[in-house]
Amino acid sequence: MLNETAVAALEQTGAAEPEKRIRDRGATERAILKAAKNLLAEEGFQNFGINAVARRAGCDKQLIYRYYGGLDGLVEAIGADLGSWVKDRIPEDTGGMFLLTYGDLMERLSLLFLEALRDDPLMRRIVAWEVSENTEQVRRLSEARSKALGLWLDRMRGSLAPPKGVDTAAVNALIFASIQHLVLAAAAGGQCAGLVLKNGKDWEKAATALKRLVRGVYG
Amino acid sequence: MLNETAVAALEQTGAAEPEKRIRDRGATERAILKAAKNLLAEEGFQNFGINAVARRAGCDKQLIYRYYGGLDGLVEAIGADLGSWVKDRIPEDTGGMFLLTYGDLMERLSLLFLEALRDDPLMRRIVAWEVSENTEQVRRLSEARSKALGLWLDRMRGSLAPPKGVDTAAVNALIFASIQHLVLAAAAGGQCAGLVLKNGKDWEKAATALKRLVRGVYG
DNA sequence: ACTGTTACTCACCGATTGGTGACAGACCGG
DNA sequence: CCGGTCTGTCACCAATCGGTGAGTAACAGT
Repeated sequence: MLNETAVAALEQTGAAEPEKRIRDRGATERAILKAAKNLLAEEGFQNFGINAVARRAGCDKQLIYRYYGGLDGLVEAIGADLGSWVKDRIPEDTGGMFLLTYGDLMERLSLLFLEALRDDPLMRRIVAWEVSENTEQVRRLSEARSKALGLWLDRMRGSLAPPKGVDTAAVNALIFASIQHLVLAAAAGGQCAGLVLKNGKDWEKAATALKRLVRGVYG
Repeated sequence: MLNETAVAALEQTGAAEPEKRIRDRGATERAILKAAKNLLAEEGFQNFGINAVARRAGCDKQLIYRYYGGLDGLVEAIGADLGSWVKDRIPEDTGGMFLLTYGDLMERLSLLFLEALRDDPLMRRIVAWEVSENTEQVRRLSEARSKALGLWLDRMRGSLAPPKGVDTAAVNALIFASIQHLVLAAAAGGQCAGLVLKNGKDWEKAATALKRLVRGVYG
């Protein structure tokens, strides 16, 4: 039997061996990072661990320790990689829109953020992780996300002056909080505070309500 | 040495033995439920398991299987116990307030809900659990919470007619979503979307913004 | 006082977790 | 060709997890 395995290894037919791990550190590092991101996006942070990542990446967990210094470093790498979120989420037709007032801007940003978060499972998991735990890992990841989001907002916002007499920081925090919780609750259970959110029609109603909310404070 | 322990047991001085477990099924059941609730409220759902609950309750985990049928039954018992949330959270001065419009009502409800959620760690953990997982346990708990919240809203709401032309279900879902996420994020990291939420002054600003948001849609 | 039921504890199981040290093979510079 | 470094694999560790079966001590009924 020892002979058989040796012969198989020498042959490298690849039929039984789906992917022969070649000797390429860069590729392995990328595979690990990709596996971690996918695992986090699909399974959530509950079963996110060294063993699970290594299993999905198809390599030994020892390599995660060697290349990323353990789970913490890997999470940090995910956070650093989160910067790519910004350039993927900038629509091209910003010039074609006429954002005359702060209300126009916030309405557009809210809807864009809603849509962006709705089809980005990784980002959703990170947000859910943020409100569930307070470890060093999460703190780093949260910081990276906040930074990426801030950068995104900067890119989207023109040079519109915010209205006076309104605590825009607090109001906007509430608006974005509502969007995040809505999307998270919908992704988890298909509804939020009794409001069913499954098909496109449900989401249209939510978007209309969101517009109304934004227009209510920002004219 | 065997003599020593025997003597100690007979003496029941209680100095070395903090709490001698007496033979009382009802008390034990209550101790388990209380331990589970406290554990969930303090530690979160991450380290919530049979062993941890039994450890905190100071009894053997076997009793949890016997009395509650495992963790699932225990979680269900927590959910059933959640009904007590309603009667604890109904202010006594409802008669003293004059809620003339739907806007008055929603403003008051929003602020009450914000305050209630802010000093109820167990409820916070459950909400965080809801948006993080989708197991049967969480689903049951979520249903119980939703029911309790609905009952609370019914008790608080008079017979005010909602305004026409507004999707109150969607708008209210957004409002409550914003409150929940704000409180959760604050409890986890002390801030929400860049808005620091630590001392009372911060929360006053948030409450003002919330009022403005509600008044914006409901006049 | 004997008996059976109830309340409770203990010891063990297999599986999985995070983590580490030792080893095998490919590659490269000398 | 040889020795060292780099990449990857494997075996093992203690700890913890959920779960179960067997055993013990206190009580109640007769």
